[in-house]
Amino acid sequence: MDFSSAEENYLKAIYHLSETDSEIVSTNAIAEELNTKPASVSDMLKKLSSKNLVNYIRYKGVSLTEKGKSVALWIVRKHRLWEVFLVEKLKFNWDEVHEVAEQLEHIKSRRMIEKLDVYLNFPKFDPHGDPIPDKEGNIAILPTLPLSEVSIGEVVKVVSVSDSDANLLQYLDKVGISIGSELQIVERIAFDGSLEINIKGSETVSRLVSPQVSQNILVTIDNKQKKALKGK
Amino acid sequence: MDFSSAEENYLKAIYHLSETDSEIVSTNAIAEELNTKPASVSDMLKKLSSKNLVNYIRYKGVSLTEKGKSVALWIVRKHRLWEVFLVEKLKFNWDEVHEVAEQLEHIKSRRMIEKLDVYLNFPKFDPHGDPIPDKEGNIAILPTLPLSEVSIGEVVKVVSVSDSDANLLQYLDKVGISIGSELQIVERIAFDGSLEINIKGSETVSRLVSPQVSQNILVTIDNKQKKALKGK
DNA sequence: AATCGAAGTTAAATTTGACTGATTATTTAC
DNA sequence: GTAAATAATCAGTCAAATTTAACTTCGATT
Repeated sequence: MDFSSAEENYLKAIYHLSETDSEIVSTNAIAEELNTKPASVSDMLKKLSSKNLVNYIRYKGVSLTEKGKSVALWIVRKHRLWEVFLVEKLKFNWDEVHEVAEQLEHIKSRRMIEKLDVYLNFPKFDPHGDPIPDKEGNIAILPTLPLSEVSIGEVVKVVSVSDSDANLLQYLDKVGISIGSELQIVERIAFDGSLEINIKGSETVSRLVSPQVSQNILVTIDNKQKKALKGK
Repeated sequence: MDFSSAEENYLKAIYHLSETDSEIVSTNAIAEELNTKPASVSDMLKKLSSKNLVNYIRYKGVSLTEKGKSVALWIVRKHRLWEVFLVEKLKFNWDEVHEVAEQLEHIKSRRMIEKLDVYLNFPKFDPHGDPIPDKEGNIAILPTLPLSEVSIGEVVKVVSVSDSDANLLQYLDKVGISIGSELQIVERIAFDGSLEINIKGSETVSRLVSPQVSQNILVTIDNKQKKALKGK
């Protein structure tokens, strides 16, 4: 079955919101995510509900049905595979691909996406570190937390960053943070919540990053480091 | 300036029709090309005219302005570059790419298309032999004629075939005709206009092709052959 | 020059997705 | 437990692109 770009965008927005926040998503949250008005969202939710893509209770909120989730994951799969293509093959920078991928994700051709997947050699993550759902909609989830919530002294590895803010991505380029970078948290400034971190590269650099930045970087506790600690 | 997919499709249709037939295109011809109704065409022509994309005189017909032509050529450039990508990189067959390219041609990103052009190594022709307009809209035009109009005995080379009919392309695959194939016209059957041709490959094969087929294959008089004749 | 049929146009209605303004539910604060 | 604040919905419009049905215009023929 085929859906309009508008419908697909709503399903994707609901999916993203129910990932980051709670399972059940509010009308206003969707309106903000899509830069539209709550009244428009109400209209569309009625429509999606009649197509059994969402569970919608008036005034209470909305969640994806199995069917809705599988459509959303399919859009996400397409978006992220195209991002890999744009960066790896066409040599775009990672801060330039989101907008174009927003258009490409609505191209309808199952066959093309499977061929693209082969061509890209079955990537598991997009250029921002977000996992790519497989054909069946399975998605690798590793335990992560925002950099802003890591405790002092901990060593972590950058897993992913928000792909929708080009300014953030350009900033990270400039200070030398990329997917896979190892960071150590040195100090948390009480005044504004800034973090002092060491960025391990060819040489270790110390930086101060704002909460705005650290909230948008997802990290894992570094396993190698963990083992080393255990060994002691 | 940005145009809707509908506007772009109309401009492309007018462009194609004014190439194959005359400069000035009729409402009904456009309606047929786009599988829509003449009334819809009238409405759109008024709109395109107010945007200075076409010269439109009620009841008389329509032609592209310079501006309209350059938009049309840009869409054609995108369509044909994507077709090259789909065949060369993703390994689609030449009969499968038209539909998908019809969607991809509406993606908006000048930058992406120029990067795609680089990535594909500046192809001059798409998989069906149609020339790809360059950045400025210049397009290579070689003197061609439909196979159906070639005289008996002549040796010709296949330059291009219609990309919009998958059945034709599959048929050509089956009988071993591809872009660049050399054909010799043996006989024209008076009854239905069928042609008997020799297809030169690893071995030469004789075939009978219907007018439907021969009208959709564009060929050039073979140059090597011409020289050989001159030499005599 | 009157007319007939084909080609083309207008008018009115439909569909999709959005917006504005008014109204109704739900929560929160006291 | 009620009033104010917040959230969500409803009703009415709008714009784009289409369709159907009814009406013009053109031009070829008589």
